[in-house]
Amino acid sequence: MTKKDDKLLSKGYEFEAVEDKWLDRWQQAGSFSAKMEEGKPAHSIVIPPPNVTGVLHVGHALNNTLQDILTRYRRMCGDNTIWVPGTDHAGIATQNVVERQLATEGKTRDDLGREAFVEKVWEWRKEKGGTIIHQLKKLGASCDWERERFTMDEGLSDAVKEVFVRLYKEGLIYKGDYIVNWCPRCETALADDEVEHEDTKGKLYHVRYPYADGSGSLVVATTRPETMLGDTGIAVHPKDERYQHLAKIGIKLPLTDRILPVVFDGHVDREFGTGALKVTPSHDRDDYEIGLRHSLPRLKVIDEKGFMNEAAGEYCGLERFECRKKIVEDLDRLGFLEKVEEYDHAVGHCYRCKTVIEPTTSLQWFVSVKPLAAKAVDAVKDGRINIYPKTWYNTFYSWMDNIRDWCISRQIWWGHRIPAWTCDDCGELMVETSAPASCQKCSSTKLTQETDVLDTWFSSALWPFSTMGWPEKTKELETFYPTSVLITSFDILFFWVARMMMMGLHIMDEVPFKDVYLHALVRDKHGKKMSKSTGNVIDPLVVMKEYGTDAMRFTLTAFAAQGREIKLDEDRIEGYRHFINKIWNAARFALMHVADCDDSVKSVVLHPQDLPLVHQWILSRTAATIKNVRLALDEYRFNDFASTNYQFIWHEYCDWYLEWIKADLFSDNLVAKQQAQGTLLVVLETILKLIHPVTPFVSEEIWSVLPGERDLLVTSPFPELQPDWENEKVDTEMELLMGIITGIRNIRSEADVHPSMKIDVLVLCSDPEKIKLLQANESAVADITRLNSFVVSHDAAKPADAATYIYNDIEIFVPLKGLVDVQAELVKLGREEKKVEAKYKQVTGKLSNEKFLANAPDAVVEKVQQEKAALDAKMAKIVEAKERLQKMA
RNA sequence: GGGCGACUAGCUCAGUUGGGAGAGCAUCGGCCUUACAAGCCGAGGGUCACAGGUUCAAGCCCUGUGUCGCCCA
Repeated sequence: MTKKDDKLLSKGYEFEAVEDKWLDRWQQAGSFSAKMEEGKPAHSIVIPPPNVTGVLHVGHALNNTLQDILTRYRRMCGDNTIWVPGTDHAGIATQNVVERQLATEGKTRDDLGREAFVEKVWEWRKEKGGTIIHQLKKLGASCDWERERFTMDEGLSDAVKEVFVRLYKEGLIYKGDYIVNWCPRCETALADDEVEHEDTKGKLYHVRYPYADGSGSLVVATTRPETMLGDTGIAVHPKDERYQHLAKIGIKLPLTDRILPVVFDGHVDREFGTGALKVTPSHDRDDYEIGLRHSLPRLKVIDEKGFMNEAAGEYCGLERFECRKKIVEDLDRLGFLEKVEEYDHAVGHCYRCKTVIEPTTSLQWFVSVKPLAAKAVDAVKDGRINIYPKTWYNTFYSWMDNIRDWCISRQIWWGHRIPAWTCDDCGELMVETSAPASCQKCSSTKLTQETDVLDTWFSSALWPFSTMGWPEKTKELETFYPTSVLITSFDILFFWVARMMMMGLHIMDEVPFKDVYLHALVRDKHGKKMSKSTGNVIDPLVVMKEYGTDAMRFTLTAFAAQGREIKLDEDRIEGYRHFINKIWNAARFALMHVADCDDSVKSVVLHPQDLPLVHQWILSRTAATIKNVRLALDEYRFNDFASTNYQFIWHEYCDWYLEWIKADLFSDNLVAKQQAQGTLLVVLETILKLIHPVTPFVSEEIWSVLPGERDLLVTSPFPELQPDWENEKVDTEMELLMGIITGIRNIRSEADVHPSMKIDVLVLCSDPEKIKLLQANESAVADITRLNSFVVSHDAAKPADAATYIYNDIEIFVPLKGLVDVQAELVKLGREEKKVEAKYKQVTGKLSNEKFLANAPDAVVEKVQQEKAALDAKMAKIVEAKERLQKMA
């Protein structure tokens, strides 16, 4: 034994020893480095950058496994392949982390000041920010790690400034005082899609507002009574006859001296409550719009931290929910509270910290997205961008049609500071990529930079080209932009995917990616969302340690059917670990027989027609598998890719082929032996290549111990289509032989014949072709089923005391003196007869239907006719067998 | 309230222009047969949610109903 194949002596696959070794070797060999060779197709992917604060969860594991599969596949196909890794600076999340850390020292960010705080964040990122990148490497992700990017890198920051300035100068970025979503805990504005709406059991308070002249009153309903302090009007429907007379009177706001004007607005729902709506333009988005239409004043009563401000009068200083209680008490005490109802409604929460969002008016920066969105919609509509699975098209369009301007300024310190300066003297606003030396209007040198930073998603939106070196004109951009495909989870379709489309199309004048593949969220085995509080989180790092990385990758891939959520069960991971082990053992078996072979044995597959049937068959099945695997990957059907491999490797290669060729491998017949060795080796090599994209470690390990000089599997060519290997006739012939073998095994099992006991088999068949086939493969069949004798005949006498099995028009007899359980046989036949009868009824029904004969395609009619003939033959055998058994009974 | 999706074997699911109801796991029975007991062999199991319709033919296309889930307002 050479040192080489010692490794395969272990009885089971021990991934612990294998995985780190290959990660190192691939890295050393530069296997993942992007190549940019002339004349080759390009395949490029940019990673959805995980938060720099993140740790690998099972969603990342899925997302990156899928990207890795495509990248490894295209790399093996010989494309110029790049997979750009990196992280995003996650403005709010990262700032929160560092602030929490400061809090343990009893400090706040204000104690440090902006510069020192930002310095602190960079320190944190240096120490802790590499965690998830390290974890991605463990997963086997074949990113070009030397090209790792970070959204706060110098180059990417330049891109951000460049784009910001350009959009500003084009009038697509503006600054203005509008209503925004405000998180009182993070103390920053958020974009619309950063608000999560949760159904909440709340209360609907019906409050009586008196008419200003004391002539009556009306009732308004609100879920947020504390905002009444900011009411500046009452809105009713223009055609609502109940309130027409109020226009000249006005309404008195309870708890205050304020008189509210009544405005008439078509958007008011006459059916809801009393049809009268309190209007709080500064703390409600819809009210803000009404206020605009009717020039109502804006009155902010809640401050940045969520406390009532001076405008709230005696309620000033109360936290907003405390204030709500107090207001309700006071309203009740003074007789203004009409009634309180239980009420379910959606309440917005901060997607980072889950605090209830306070809509509020604020001076912020916005991107005017309508013109950008139109470009993105066009690109999707005319097919420059394809979305998989296509069920997302509708959602995409409807979101894009209703899109509102994007609030991009954040009142935090960690992020890209907005490149805008205001002149202290004349107030001129200047937006430039670098600080102007003096005011462009009054030449003053007293300039102050904007303190806000940009939404993290603003920099993420540039990711597909900023990572490739833009605004420089780089070879990477030329080779790899637009990228080939974006793979991400559907929940950031709008946060990120849509914005990349807008920015790519506007800035680069070209789509950022040709395909978008949206995968599902990974849930627990009951379909529940994984969460720490529920305690149902599956940690991929733990799974990888327990079952091996390949097993986890294969499981996730096998579950990744388009348009379905993924319910992950650890039992299934264990199941696929068995599959990995199966491959290992198949290879171990093969190696026992081919370890000493040299490359020339493989040449037998060049002329498959000269090989014995079983080799032709496995080559034909291999060809089919190559075709289906390639097709599945080309169409992002990852689950089909996995199951095609699984089915072929386990149930064709292992179950049938390896068992079948054992005799040849142990044979003294050198020709037969070499044919087996050569085919065995070729097919094993093909399997390793086919499976490599999903199970890189075990495949590379096995590959390395196969005989002959060989390069790394990771950069070996992917199997090409093999039309010469395809052979339908051979497939059919093997199907027949396998059917006969299954029949014999069935008899053994039903009659409780011990596996070591050799039996005699007689096969009766009237088709000379089939007889020839059976006779030609007599020894293989006899070997596999452990026979004493195997007789194939068209006219032999049927043995009296025999167990039978009917395979289509073929009868199998196993004479078993005294061992045949006649009653059991009859039951079995009865069952079979019922099935055949049912089928027969269907088939004859069709054939006696004139319309069917007239309308169905000829091929279908013919098929049904053949079916009928086969059923006839089978039925005849069954009836015969029953009669024979009944005589015995 | 609007939109989307799911409903197929005990469980999880596949089913790509309509023509055979399938897989994995689980279950039952038998086996340490010279790669693998993390294995091998055999077997049982379905009114394709329900009701209509189109068609020679429907798990698949159309309409409606029900249950569950997600998104948006």
